[in-house]
Amino acid sequence: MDIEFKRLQFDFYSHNALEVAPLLLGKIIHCNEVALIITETEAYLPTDSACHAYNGKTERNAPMFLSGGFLYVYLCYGIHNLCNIVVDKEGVASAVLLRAAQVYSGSDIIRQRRNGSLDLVGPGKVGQALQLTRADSGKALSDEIFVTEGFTPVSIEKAPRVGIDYALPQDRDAKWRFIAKEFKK
DNA sequence: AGAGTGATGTTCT
DNA sequence: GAACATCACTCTA
Repeated sequence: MDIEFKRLQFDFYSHNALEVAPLLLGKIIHCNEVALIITETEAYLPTDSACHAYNGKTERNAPMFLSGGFLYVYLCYGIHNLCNIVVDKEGVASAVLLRAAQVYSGSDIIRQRRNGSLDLVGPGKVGQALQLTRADSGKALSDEIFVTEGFTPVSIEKAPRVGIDYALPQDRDAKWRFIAKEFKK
């Protein structure tokens, strides 16, 4: 458990969301005293009617237009803080949503934040475990919040994204959700 | 175990 | 004023 993982460089995030989203599986996000293994991600692209930035820049989605390696956090359904990592080049409104994770360290703290539960399948739960809020949106990854190498997925499943019925059919059906079920030792 | 639903508040029309 | 990249709980079986 005392393995030292190398921190990802900004270059890692500078590519298309469809490339970066699967690569984030098995990586470890360190934030607010806890560390989580990323197990499920979704890609959002500028040409994608499910993307918050599809209709142009607003105050909320402005971080998505930044260069890769920034955070985009927003409030969903009035309750949940959903955490995205901005990817691709500056001006390309693109991000990867963290949809599920496993606890790597800090389980006691996560239990406190999550009312005893360590289940982190669902983006609202991930945001709660990381204790990220809208106030963190637009921040760059830093010494406080960062992602390191981690584990290699045994396999990666693709599936349509969740909760985007409002999108055009071709975007709604695109398999831009990436899931890792187990990792190599 | 599956379906239904209230909570909760910002954002954009 | 409607919609929203959800969750946890209840109810019915």
